[in-house]
Order: sequence, then C-alpha cells, then structure tokens
Amino acid sequence: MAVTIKDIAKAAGVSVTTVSRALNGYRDIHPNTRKRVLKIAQELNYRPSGIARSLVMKRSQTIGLIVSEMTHSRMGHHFLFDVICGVNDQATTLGYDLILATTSPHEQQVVPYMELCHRRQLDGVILLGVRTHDPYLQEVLQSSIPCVLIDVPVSGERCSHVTLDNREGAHQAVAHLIRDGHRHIGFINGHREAFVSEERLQGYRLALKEAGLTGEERVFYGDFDEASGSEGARRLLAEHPDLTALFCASDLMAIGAMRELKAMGKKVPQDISVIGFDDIDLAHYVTPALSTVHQPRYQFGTQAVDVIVNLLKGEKEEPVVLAPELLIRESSGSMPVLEKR
Amino acid sequence: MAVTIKDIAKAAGVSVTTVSRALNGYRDIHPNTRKRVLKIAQELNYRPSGIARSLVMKRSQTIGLIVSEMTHSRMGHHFLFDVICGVNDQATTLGYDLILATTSPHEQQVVPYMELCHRRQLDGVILLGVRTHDPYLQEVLQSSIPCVLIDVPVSGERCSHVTLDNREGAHQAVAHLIRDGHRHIGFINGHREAFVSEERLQGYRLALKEAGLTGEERVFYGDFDEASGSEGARRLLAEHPDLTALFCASDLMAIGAMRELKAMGKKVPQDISVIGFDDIDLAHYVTPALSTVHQPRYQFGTQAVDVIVNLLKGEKEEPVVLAPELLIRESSGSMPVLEKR
DNA sequence: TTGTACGCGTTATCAG
DNA sequence: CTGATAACGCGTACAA
Repeated sequence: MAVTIKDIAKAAGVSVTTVSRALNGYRDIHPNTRKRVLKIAQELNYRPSGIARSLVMKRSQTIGLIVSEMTHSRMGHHFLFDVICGVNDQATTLGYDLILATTSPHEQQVVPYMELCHRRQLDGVILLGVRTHDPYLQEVLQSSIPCVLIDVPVSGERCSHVTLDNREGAHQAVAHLIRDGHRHIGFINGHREAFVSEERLQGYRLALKEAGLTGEERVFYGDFDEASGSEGARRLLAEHPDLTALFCASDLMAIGAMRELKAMGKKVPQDISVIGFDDIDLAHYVTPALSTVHQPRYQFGTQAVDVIVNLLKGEKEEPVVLAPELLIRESSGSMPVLEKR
Repeated sequence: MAVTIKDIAKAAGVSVTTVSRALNGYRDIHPNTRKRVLKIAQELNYRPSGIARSLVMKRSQTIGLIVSEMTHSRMGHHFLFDVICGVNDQATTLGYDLILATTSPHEQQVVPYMELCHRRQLDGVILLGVRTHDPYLQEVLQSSIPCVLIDVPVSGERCSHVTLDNREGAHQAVAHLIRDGHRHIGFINGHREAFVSEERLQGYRLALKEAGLTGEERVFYGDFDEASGSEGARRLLAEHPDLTALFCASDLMAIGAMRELKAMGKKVPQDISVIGFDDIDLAHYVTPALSTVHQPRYQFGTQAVDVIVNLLKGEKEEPVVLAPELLIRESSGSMPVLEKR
C-alpha cells in the first residue's frame, strides 16, 4: 500500500541503502543522486515508518506519560492538564512522540510496569500521581529505562524527579499567617500516601516552631478534594474553636473549607483566614478570592521532559525542585486581635 | 537484550512458530507444548514487542488524539481535559494505546496530516479543535485511515463525528430566557471559524423567531475566552441598552460578561440575566452561580473511541449527536417587567 | 501438531 | 560514492 524506500529505490534506479542514506542526510552520497532520490520521494509522497525504524534502531523516539488515578487523583484536571500540556509541548519540541497511559494502584498489580514500557518500546517514562506504596515505585527503580517522577522524591541510576519545594511553600504560607498575627492555625493536609503531604507538614511545623508555637499543631488529613476540605474545617473547628486561620494542602480543600465555614456562619477572612495550595483556576474566581501557593504546573511538564531527554543521553540528572510562590488574595488577612480581646 | 520469542524457542526446544502460536492462543498446538512454552515465557519474563507486531500486522492498536490549539483553544482545559479522559479510558478499555499529538493552524501547514498518521502507524484518529478552514479537514477526508471529528459536522467514507446538538442547546437557553419574560436578548457567540458557532447562532435565531422576535437579533462574535466575553457585554450594551439578558456561547465568555456587567453597575440576575454554555467547573463556583448548557464532555471522548473502533472494523458509522441539558442556576431569572415599566 | 521460510520497512556493516 | 546482505522481533502461508 504505502510507499516505502523500496519503491523509491526502484523508481530511482538505486539501492535501498542509497535511498536510506539520501533521506537521512548522510554525506557519503553524490549530490545528484541525493537530489534525484529526494525528488522522487516527494513525488511518491513517501512517509517514513517510525515503526520499522524503531524496530531496527531499538528506540522509538517516544516517551510515555503514565498517570496514576488520572480521573480521581489529587485535583484532577486542575493539576494534571497543565502538566500534560507542558510534557506534550516540550516533547514535541524535542522531537519525541507522547503516549498517554493511565493506571491505578489496582491496575499496577495486574499490569507490570515493564509491560507498558516494552510493548511500546518507550525510550523513557514520566510518572505522575503515584502514591508512596504503589508497586510501580519499586519497578521503576529496577527498570533499565529512564524515568522521571513528578512530585515523588525518588532518584536512582536512571531515574530522577521534578517537584515543588513543598516544604518551603507550606512554610511561606503559614509564616505569612503568623506575621498577620495568627497564633492558632489549623492545617488540612492531603492524604498520607502522597509524598507532598509529608513535605507540607514539615513546612507547617517549621513555621510554627520558628514562632514558638510548637504546641499549636492542629492537623487533619483529607484527600485533596473539596468534600474532605469541608470535613476538615468542621472537625478542626469543633475540636479547636480558637482557630483563626486554616492552611490547606490544596485549593479544592480550601474551597471546601470556606464553604463549610460559611455554613457555620464564619466570615472569611474577617473571622478566619484561609490559604490554599496549587493556585488552580478556581482560586481567583471564588468569593472571596483564595490566597494560595502557586505551583508552576506547566513547567513541571517541560522540565520533566528535559530531564528525561538528558537521561536518555546517558547524563546523570539532578532532581529539579521548583520554587513556590505565595499569592495573597482575599481569603486571608490580619487577625482581628484588638476587636476580639 | 530483551528476551524474544527466539529465546523462548531455544529454551523450550521448539520453533519460533510454535512459540508464537502458543503465546497467541492458537488451538492447533499440543496442550503440553503450550504449557511448557507459557511457563518458560513466564520464567524468562518475556514481554512481546508491540513494535515488531505492528510492523508485520500492519496495525498498531494505537489511536491518535490530535488536538489543535490545545493550550489556547476554546476553553482550554475546561473543555479538553474531560474529553481526553474519556478517550483515554475507553481506548484502554478496548485495548488501544493512545498517542497524544497537538497541532495548530500553522503547524498544519508544515506537517501534513498523513505524516503524523504514518509515522506512528495510527489505526485511527480522533481530531479535536479544528477550525472550519484548517488544512487537516481536507486531508482527513482524503485519507484512508478512519477518523472521527469532535464538534465538526463532517462525515465521509471512513470518517464520522461526535458532537452536541448545539442548535438545540442554544435554543433551549434562549427559549428559557424568553419564557422568563425577556424580549431583548443579546448573544455573545464564539468566533466564526468554529462550527459550533454557526449552530448555536441558529438555535438563538430559532428561539427568537418562535417568539416573534426576529428583529431583535443582537450578536457579538468573541473567541470563547473570558476577555472577549467582557468586550461583548460592553459592546452589546453600549449599542443596545435595553438588553435584559445575555446568552453566551461559552461559560468563560459568560463569566467575562458578568464581570463587565458588575463593573457597569448592573446586577445579575436582577438587572440582567446571563446564561453560558459548556458547564465547566467554574460555572457553579462563581457568584452568582452561572446558568448554563451542559455538555457531556467525558462522553464525547468515550463515544469517539467507540465510533473509531467500529470504523476500524469496517462498519459504517452514523454521527453521534449528544443531547444538551439546560441548567438553571442563579445568573438568570425573570425579567423584572412590572418594576421597570 | 510442528517446523521452514519469508516478509514487514528500515538501518548498519562491509565489500566493492 | 554505492550496493548486497544481514539484522530487528514477530506472524503466517506452506510443507512436513
């Protein structure tokens, strides 16, 4: 059906070797021969077969983006889409194709990591959304194919990661609240199986400690989504009515918390301040606009590709840790100390 | 490096043919031989090469999802992500791999459609975000590989599409406004190069016509994003101060319009009603919550895959037209006739 | 039931 | 500068 280099060879009266050389820009070929071959290839509307090339070259110019729990995980599209865009754009720029695959903690038990990679001859893999105990984490390290994890601080021989300085991000947010006069600050964290949760907890603790508030640790573990934010607010305030600020490990939880606070008759930020994490689109559309810690999601994607491509060249890659940025909007403010006491 | 059927054959003392047959579940093979082969394959940790298989089978079990203007187009992730999820999930379910590729009106001129398809031996393609004058539209129809367009009402021999009944969606929204007493209804449409724009315009017109409001057509063409919604509101109200309702071809434009209206000192919905289109997440987070026409985005994806897979089987496929659903929230309401006059 | 031989489209090796 | 020839990993007539 489709025209191959064999057809071109025939039409040009040369061997396939020569055609291949002409097409791939080798130097040891007569300029005229090349021109003729190129012209015929053009006329015949020749398109190279990446498949065949992959088979013989043993590399596919393809990277896999494996996302665990794409639909349900973390903030769903609020977080994932930008990362995917970044990965896609940069992969395209660097001449790689992108295969999108999804999995889940369960799926990971039935389909081995290497199965996915080998089937498609993936040159490298970017892994997104894996939890601390997921099977793939081990398999990745044992695998011979380069991999970069996003938001999972694991590295190895052919393995690196890109993430945010989550500790610093949480620290900035909580330190800001403290500067605003808050002394009783609750923390609605993500679930324990996310690496970022531990890091953000550390940032929260650090900020409290710096302010001599060590005994004031109030943590609730949610699962990053809105409903758990509501629950967190309810629980924390039931146990600790003196809380004047809430720091949340995701914007979605912050929004859930704000909804709950409103239902409780508390005004944000007059009665209680709220700061989120992620800076998803919603954050500046809700009322009041949500103060939050911005994550450069698109960059996560582009950087991950950069790292994987370097890994592919055999270079050892240091992890990439991006900087958070605290954005203060309307949901946080000074604690009304004077009025209250 | 990796273990092949050749290795298995050697280890099992049979020919590669036998191995191939055993692995692929053929019947004409001795049960014991099969067991032995399977066992050895297992022990050797064999993984089949999809690449090699694709080469010989001439199909890759891969479908391409080609998105034009992924980052900038239409509502960006608000629309795309869910579709991608649907495509991905259903493709996985049906045993297909997914290659994600992006393009743009400009890119389409430099990289021919068939280039993309052939390089990866795509079995079929789902095309998203193409405009009325995009080059790929023609190429798709000439191509021999099956394709389904999303939101582009074009069909052919090996080509079908899935879309919303946009005309009906717009009609429902505008008819609803009319039932609420509105007589002067502006329409902020998307740009002219989107197929859906024309369809929604028809729905708007139909509703006006049914109410004997033919002369009341007030249309502004935006480009689906927030800023153009603001501009639309400004322009329309400047020229037609008597407007008491605005129907917008996207939620983003509706949100932009509401922002502008607020700036103009108009209250929604007391002074003017607003209805959007899409039902993106933002719609029910903004204040007032946005009335809108819901699109089953995830279904767009799954249906597209279903259609493409049937097309692959050689079946002729009818276009899929999904039903819109009007959701009335807070941004629209009865026209305050009595108070005003 | 099993094996031989060939082909898929391409690149690489090595002579000429 | 060019051309046989052999891979790459797998499926499949055809034979045995």
